[in-house]
Amino acid sequence: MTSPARRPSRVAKLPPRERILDAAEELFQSEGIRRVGVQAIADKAETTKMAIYRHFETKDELVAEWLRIVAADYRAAFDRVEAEHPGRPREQILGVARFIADGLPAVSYRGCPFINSIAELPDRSHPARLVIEQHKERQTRRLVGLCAQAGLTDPEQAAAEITFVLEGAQVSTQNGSIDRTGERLMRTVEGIVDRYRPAGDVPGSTTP
Amino acid sequence: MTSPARRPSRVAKLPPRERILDAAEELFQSEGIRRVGVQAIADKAETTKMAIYRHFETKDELVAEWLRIVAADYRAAFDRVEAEHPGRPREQILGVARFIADGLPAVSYRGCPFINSIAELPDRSHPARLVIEQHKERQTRRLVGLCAQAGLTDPEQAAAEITFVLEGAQVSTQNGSIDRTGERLMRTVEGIVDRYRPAGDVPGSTTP
DNA sequence: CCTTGGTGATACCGCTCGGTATCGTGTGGA
DNA sequence: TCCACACGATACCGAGCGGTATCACCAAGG
Repeated sequence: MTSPARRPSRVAKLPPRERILDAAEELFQSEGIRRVGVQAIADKAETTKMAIYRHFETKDELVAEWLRIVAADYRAAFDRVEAEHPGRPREQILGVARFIADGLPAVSYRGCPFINSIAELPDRSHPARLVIEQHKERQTRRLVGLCAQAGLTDPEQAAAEITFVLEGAQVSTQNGSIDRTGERLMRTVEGIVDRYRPAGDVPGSTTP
Repeated sequence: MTSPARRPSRVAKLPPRERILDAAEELFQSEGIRRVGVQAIADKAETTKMAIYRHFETKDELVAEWLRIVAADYRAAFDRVEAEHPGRPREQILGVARFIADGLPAVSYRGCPFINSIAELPDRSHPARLVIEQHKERQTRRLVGLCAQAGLTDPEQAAAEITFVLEGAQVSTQNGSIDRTGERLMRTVEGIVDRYRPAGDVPGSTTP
């Protein structure tokens, strides 16, 4: 067993495994998975191919591990948004939408890592596919839960619509076909929440 | 100049250029662009690499030509839908949505060629990127026009929402996070059209 | 002290890639 | 009849790929 917090030799450097994952993150996101060779990752991480293969069985496993981290980041953001509006599912839903909307400018250059990766990995048995599908399913279930808590009629449909819109906004931002996608995304999600709100409900209050 | 309709040697075969494009279509769609080598396309087209490079300058140009054809197919389908409901923009909008919804099962295995290709081609100067971006912009403008003809309040916003949803439904179908995406997509688009319908308008009639 | 194990560096493997060169062949138009 | 030309087949090129082997190094732990 290695000590839990290793101290790097002399420079203030992260341990190799973290540097590799950071470098992979940057390169996979900006260039795509298949365009990036293991050697390029090693160079950017200031290490060698051998070091990479000491920490990850194959390149495919490294890809999967990267996506696991990205998925965990999204879940953490989801958690944070929920914690900011305790007991207010409507604000939680809009908060999630806001989180995605705010991320759109950064995404505009290369888009959503899950959407892009699934396009690059047609093989359904690829380890990264499992990560993506599990993540998407968790996110959807979580959104259904929020919609149900918000008392929306037909929470599954509402969650599906919101999911469509969140994904579509990222795609449309990436291909540049629509302007002000963030703002439009927020209006769209508000429209969906409105549409499925139980009759007589007033925006902004879930329990009187 | 070659004669406009060449007769193949003896078998009822398409001319090489068409066979190449057909083979490329199948392989790019099912495997992705970068996973498919020029040799594989030649094999499937029952020709040789040399023949491919006689008809297309580079592989990138072949990719662009393929996407030009796909874009033309989408535009033709759009035309057909419009022609089926002349003077009824609301039905035309729903017809376009229906066209996409009906295509989802076929798409479910590998998704939308434009979304996938843009994910595989981070280089913004790639010839295929131009094709994709022009196509998406044309589609969006056309949708805005339909929304305006339908008298929807804020046609740009309505068209943006519909675009989000059409793209998102394809992505969600591909990653399998949502069930019955076709049906849900139709309901969503109906909801958007409803939401932006001018006050007092009755569904199904645009001019009395 | 000396051993152990993660590290860096380099060279290498077989394979596939996009793209080119070369040569033979069959066919249609003049 | 003969020429031009698209086509098919094959071999080849340099480069990059994922992945492995080998060796020296250096810090920590007994």
